[in-house]
Amino acid sequence: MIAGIKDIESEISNILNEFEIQDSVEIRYSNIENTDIQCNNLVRYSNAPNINEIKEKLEKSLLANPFIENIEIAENGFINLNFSNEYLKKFSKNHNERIISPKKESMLFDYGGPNIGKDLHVGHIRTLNIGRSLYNIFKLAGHDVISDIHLGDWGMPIGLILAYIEKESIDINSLSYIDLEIIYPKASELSASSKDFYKEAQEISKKLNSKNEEYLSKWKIIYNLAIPNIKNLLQSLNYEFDLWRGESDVVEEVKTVVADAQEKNLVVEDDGALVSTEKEDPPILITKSDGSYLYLTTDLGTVVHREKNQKCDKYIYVVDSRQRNHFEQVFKTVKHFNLSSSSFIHVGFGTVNGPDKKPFKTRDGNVYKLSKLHEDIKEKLKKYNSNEKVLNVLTNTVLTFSDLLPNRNQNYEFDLEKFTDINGKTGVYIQYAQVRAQKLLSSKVEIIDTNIDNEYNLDERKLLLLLSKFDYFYNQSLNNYQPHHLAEYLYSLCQTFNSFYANNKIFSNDTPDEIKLKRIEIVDNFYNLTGLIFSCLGIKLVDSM
RNA sequence: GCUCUCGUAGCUCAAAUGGAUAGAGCAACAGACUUCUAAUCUGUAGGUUAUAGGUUCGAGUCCUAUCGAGAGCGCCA
Repeated sequence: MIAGIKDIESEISNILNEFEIQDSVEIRYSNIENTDIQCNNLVRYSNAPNINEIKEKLEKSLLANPFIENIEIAENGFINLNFSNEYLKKFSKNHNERIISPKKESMLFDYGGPNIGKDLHVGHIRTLNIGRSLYNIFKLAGHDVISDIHLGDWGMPIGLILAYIEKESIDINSLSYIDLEIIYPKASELSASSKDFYKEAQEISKKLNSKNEEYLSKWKIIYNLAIPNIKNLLQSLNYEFDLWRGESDVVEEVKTVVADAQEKNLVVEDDGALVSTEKEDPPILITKSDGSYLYLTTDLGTVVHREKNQKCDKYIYVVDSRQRNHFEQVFKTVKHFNLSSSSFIHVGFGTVNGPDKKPFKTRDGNVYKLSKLHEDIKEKLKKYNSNEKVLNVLTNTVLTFSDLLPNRNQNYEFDLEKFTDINGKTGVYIQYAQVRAQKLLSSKVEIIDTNIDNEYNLDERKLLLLLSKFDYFYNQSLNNYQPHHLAEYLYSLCQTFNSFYANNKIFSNDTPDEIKLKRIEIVDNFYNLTGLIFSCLGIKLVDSM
């Protein structure tokens, strides 16, 4: 995973082989001060009788490598190495050329998942940010990626809305989007207290499934009311999708999935409901006792629909961890019903918590809307810039960077005050650092001497070394579906750059031309890589602050 | 009750899937501005990685138990 060290690894491996030590040699970055990389394979053999001979041979051979400038083998067998300037110069740039995957795959990213009638709220930012980031990361590696927002535009929620409209005799044609937002929570609440109302909603939902024209046209009205609003909001937040499919697109597939399973005896009846024949505890429920469909059924239909329309090698679902069991059931059933031979991955994540350490509620109607959060962040950022365009990018940066920084497996606390500060691990800080770099690169200077100085001071070397580590963090994010590795790395890059910036003046009169050239190249490398990581995370650059 | 996820500095979070002395950011304290924007930078202090065992050259990471937190447990999505 470390760029450009394969030769060094095989060199060590060869030498160890000569002494009849057969290990798969691995070099890793070192935490030890003044050591760049280390190899631990020799540790287990530190008591071997010919250890001194091995050490001698290793030292001699490794020092001849142009990428290595210093070698030290500790008493206990750790092989500590330092990179040469040649290595640092070469691997601190052109990163995007090195991360192309040798095996190209097609992948569908299912994320976002907004529901009709329910406004996007704070709880949606993780699926949006993580989904978009993974999409960008895999795209950068050369994979064929496609994103699908997977709208919640069918089933019981729609039944509830339509039942409520009917019950309250609301004129559906004069309905506005704002009315819709009010209706859903009320309908949801009513369904919990009134069994009759719940049954009515269920009936409507069933009729929709059998293409009842009256309800279908009402559904369409609601759909057309909701979708443009969702699109506008997401666009302003810089989220884009290749596909805007929803549950309503797979109604036919859901029916055929169930029918086929029945025909192949993959389901059995239980209290009127259909249950998968797979031995599971609890059993996997395919249809309700009244014959209507469930969340799981819809997801199975979606798989069939995708297999038919945009078959992929991998399907990646970015949905919160509470639905882990659900996806286990979906994926098992996909295999059991033989719906697809592709691989299915659930990328889960924890909740976004408020200051009270509790997640923002989604169904009590009293939610923190995403649009409101955007406004609140923007308000805080006004002290940094008054330009509306810059302010919007900055706001989206905070909304994304703060969210991608923690490991997705854990819950985290959203602290508005903290996240909008320029001091600290924040979106504002990283934007400020790259703006500084931009400014330096745009400065027009007369440089006469064209020699580049190839010796590096401590600040320069530290930055170059960190720049060369991109491949590692990129692969961590890619292999584990965890963007936070890149987010953390980006911050440390910016921090190291700011330190370099403060201690190494480029355009001062007592800086010789060859040093100016060298430093401008370093700044250029920093700026290019920063831009690359920004795009991986789904963040746009501001050009001033 | 069963099953997952997790417990790291006062607070918010990292840590290569087993490597040497566990790192950042806030907050606290002490410094650096006639500056390529100090909107920044540099120090100091802060830890028995929930607890107790185990596995081995080596454990925050793996195994067992206990305590504590959050989540999920057929007819919502």
